[in-house]
Amino acid sequence: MEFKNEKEFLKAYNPNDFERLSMTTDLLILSVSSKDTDNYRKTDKKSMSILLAKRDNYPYKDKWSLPGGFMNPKKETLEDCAKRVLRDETKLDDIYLEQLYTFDSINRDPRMRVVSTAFIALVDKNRIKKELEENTSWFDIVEYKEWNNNVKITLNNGNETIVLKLRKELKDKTTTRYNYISIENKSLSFDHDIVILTGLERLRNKILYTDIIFNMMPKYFTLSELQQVYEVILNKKLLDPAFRRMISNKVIKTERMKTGEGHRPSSLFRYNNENK
Amino acid sequence: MEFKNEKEFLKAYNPNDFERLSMTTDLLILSVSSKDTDNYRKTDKKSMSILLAKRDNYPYKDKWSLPGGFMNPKKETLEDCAKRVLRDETKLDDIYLEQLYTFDSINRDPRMRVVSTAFIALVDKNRIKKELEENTSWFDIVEYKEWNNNVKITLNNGNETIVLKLRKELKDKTTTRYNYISIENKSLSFDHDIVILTGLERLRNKILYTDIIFNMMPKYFTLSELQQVYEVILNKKLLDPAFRRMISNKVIKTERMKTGEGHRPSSLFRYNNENK
DNA sequence: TGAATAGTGTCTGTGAGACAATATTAT
DNA sequence: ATAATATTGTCTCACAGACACTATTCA
Repeated sequence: MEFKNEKEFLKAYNPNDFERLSMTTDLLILSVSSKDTDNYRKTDKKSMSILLAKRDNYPYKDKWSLPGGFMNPKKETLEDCAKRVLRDETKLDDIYLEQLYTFDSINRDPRMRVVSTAFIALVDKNRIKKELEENTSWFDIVEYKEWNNNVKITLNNGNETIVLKLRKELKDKTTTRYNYISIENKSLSFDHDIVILTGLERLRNKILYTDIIFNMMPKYFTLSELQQVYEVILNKKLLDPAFRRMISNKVIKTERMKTGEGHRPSSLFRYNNENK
Repeated sequence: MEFKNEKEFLKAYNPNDFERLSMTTDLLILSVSSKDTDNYRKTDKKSMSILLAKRDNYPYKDKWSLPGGFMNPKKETLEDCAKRVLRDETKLDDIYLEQLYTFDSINRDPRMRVVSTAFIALVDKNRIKKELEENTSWFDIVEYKEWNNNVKITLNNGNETIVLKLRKELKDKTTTRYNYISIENKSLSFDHDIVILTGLERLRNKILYTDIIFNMMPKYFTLSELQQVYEVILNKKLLDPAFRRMISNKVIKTERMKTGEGHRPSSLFRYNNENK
């Protein structure tokens, strides 16, 4: 069939002639939490935390999952959709959001073909004043172990423990891209274990060459606090002087001090967003 | 409505209850081309090239576009679909392929809502023996200029010239992520100017910390050739000694020489894929 | 022989890793 | 006074930028 022009073509065009599908977004909402230590002098122990929601519907009813939802193709972009989910979960609007990856293995959803674009959101947990939604909970990464190309991630929300085991397979010799294979995952829905690992690795890379970390920090923070967040993300200790040199251009010292910690007080800093 | 278990739920589930859409993949197929100089002694001038296809259907009939196609939701993943397109275009199967980004602004396709996941493919052009498909052509990047946050890209295939102008708007202060806004684009379909810019910037970043560039090289190459490819991607000159130090672990010297160039011959090298 | 590229030597400054020393608070 | 963290000083080594020099081919 031939058409005279684009207008004619579009008039005759019927979208339902083609096979179609649904899209969702999944949100990896990351923050950092502190756990008090018994010794009043010791600093709190920090860990990464992930916001999970318990599914109240099939499929995967009563399992934990990343917050997410179907995109409305008429009205929403994927990012709009992600923002909507984020607003529902956190009541906040100005949260760092980044497209992570589009996951689309054919049977990832038992209902039908669903392609999901995952987003990373970084929050300062303390900004979330109100109670979380029902069936929603922060899980701390209490263990993150990597050996050869195996990864074990243990999550805990105070009540429940979720253990994820994955294997990384190098995709090609010229980069460090991996296929992630789920080895053990009893508690998380869909392919969300893979989304989590993909996101954590992205974050770990990005804090080395961006200021992305400040999206997870409060306005005022001590350098030790900042260093701890770096350490928790990178999953390794950093040397103090090297760390301070590294961030010296990214932060501005303020007059404020943090006192009452049982040891020498520290200056409070804030992000210098005019750096480079 | 309540269900006893997941099996019951799935039985009653009708995918058509929800709004659905179509997905496509677009391929940014990149390679490097050489243009002879008049002086037999001078080395060839290299430039990046992009494979474009002239659309023979509405919408955007007779305009150039990135090769791409609709994904079959029943049978294909997005990557399968991209591989299929790539095979159609190049007759090759073992080509570097990487998911770039998912583009989904609501009106990017005049027919209906179409979400497209773009892929980057890197090829050594010389491997493509046969003639290209009809209406398909390599366009060289004959000009790439960036000032403030404006970018001008000029493409040429020997016959036609395509000029793209875009503006970059910083998305947030903590990273260097941009929104790309199309300023001038008379010849390319859809949002493909934005896909191209996104891909070129990704490539430029990635050659700094991966070996991805060797996907565009033939098996044997001289260091000058390799350096020229780096320079063309980075869009700047590199110093010889620094360059040679930088790649010294990535390549292995062979016995072969490249002679007959009107000047001192050079050793041929190959990629060392066991490096790190 | 000369034009052109191939390839190496080396100086210098910057910056990361490592370790040590000093400073200051709350109990 | 002491335990704990805060903060700074400094040595060393590796390495990137810069420039200059030598080597080798072929029309």
